Amino acid sequence: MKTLVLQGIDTLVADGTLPEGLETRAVSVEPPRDPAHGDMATNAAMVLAKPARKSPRDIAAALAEVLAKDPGIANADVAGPGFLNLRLDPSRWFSIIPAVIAAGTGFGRSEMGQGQRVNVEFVSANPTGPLHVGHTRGTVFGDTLSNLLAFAGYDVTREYYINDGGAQVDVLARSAYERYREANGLEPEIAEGLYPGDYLIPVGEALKEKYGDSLIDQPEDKWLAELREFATEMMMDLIRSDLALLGVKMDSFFSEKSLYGSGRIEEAVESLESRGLIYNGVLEPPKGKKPEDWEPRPQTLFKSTEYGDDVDRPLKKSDGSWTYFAPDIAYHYDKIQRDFDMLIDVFGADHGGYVKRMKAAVAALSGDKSVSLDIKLVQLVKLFRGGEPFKMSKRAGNFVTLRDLLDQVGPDETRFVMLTRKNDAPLDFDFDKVTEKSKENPVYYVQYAHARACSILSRARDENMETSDEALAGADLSLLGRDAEMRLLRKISEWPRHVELAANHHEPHRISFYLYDLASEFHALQHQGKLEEEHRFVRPDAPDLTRARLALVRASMVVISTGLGILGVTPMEEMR
RNA sequence: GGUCCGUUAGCUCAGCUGGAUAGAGCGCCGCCCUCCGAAGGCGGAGGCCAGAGGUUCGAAUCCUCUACGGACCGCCA
Repeated sequence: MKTLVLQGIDTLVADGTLPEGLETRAVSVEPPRDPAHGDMATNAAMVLAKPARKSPRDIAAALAEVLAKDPGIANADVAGPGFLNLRLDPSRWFSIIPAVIAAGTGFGRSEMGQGQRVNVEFVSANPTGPLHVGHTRGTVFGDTLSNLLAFAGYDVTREYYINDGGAQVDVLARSAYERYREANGLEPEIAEGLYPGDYLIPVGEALKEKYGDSLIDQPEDKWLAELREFATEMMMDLIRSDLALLGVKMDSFFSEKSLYGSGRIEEAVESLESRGLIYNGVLEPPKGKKPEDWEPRPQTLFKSTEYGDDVDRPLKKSDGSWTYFAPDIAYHYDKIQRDFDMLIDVFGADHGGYVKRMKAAVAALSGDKSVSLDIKLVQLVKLFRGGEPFKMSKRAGNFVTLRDLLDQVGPDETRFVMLTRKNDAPLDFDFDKVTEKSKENPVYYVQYAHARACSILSRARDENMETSDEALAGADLSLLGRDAEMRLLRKISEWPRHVELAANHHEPHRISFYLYDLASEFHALQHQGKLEEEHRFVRPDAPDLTRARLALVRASMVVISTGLGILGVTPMEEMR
């Protein structure tokens, strides 16, 4: 459609109506908000008016004349300050239905990504226990974004960064050791600061199986390293199975620990050093507050301010060991070297202060390749139960694991609801509302539309009508044309556009909102059949009309099911 | 002191890389089932898009400042 408009502009340039060399990038061709304005509208005349030194309405009129000659365009009207409203020939609209049916769940797939390699890092929870609700949103977001990008033609790798290098893994090992003692009939001493969770009991038992009682009363240095590894392995198995419950499968797990002692961190830091971005210095104390124990200490610093950060960031602690930032730099350096074109990190909003420095590091390390890094911050989920805030605390032991959540809510509802907000807006998650089966609950609303469509097709089969895709694709669609039908058709045709917008912005929630709108048009159309019998989809007395309507139903169903597929939600065929 | 995010209907939120009269759900007021699934549909009331400047033919959208809310700001990951 846009190319048609651009061609029209070229024609006008050729015949001298418009000067040459105009910038047409700002020209947009979009469906107008108000359908009364036509099927498509372009701002071309207004954008071009100034450089062409002509009045927008004159340009629009000339363009209208050219475009009206195209057989696909029924008419072109100039409106308002210079909008050009185009009404398409109905046949052009109808042609989308057989296209959808033929493409099936491939409809809307885009080549936008051109096979570019994208690494999406998400979850990356510490390997010290099961996933809890706090991890859910980022997990769903990352996985859905990955689905979306794959659908838009990117080559996607889902990656989990295992934080198995830090002090929290020592804590894990010590906690596991107590459970190991417990398995050997001793009283565990879960000291303050250790992980008290029951999920470590099986780890203790597995340790007994492996080591018997040989580690009892041994000093820590005899077992710490081994238990770190052992317990981390078991925790990652646990996490993998938690992810599977949500339908998430990572392509790759990257161990932080593997960076230590391999020279990889040093290599990354040297790369920065060779660009003159490393120095030894003393940071200013943070302003506005007065830390009591502040004293200036020299540290190894990364000049992230050269890339837009506010202050330079330390790579080494004052005792000479690495800060957490150093291995993270090495990790991203590794991703760059693995030849990704685009990196996406999904973090919790509390990591906001981390964004600039990481972008600075990636910008510095990627050099000429200029690998892009997008960091998506996912805001908190506030839990509610029956409208009341639901507080949880690790201390009281009442924090909700992902597994607990899925016992009560189910993966489909969880995934959909987690995507009903922009990632950077907080989300209210009410245990009771998400399982409610009503219009208030978008999951059911969309599912219901799909189930209804299934039901209509099966109803048609009861009337001995053919509902195969082949039969429907051959329907005489010119029998359609009612307002509600055209609205639904228009919505269906918007699907590929929404896919590209969502993929471009890295905003999977747009898919949920689109599906809600689509379902809404479908319900509205369906309802007309309730009011007037002649508007029913299935009309045994009018087989050709029925076939055309069923084709529309089928196309709606295909798009809903495709969209739900991207969200990782199973479309339901019935909802009893 | 600084950074990031947010501020749109009574409430919870969408709003397309600037477009025409700013949308949806809930709540409120009405209406619609002798069933193609009411788990639904239709209508009504309800807006200074936080405020002030700026850019533009045109701003909820872009820029600057201000106010308010949240997150973060050296050795914890």
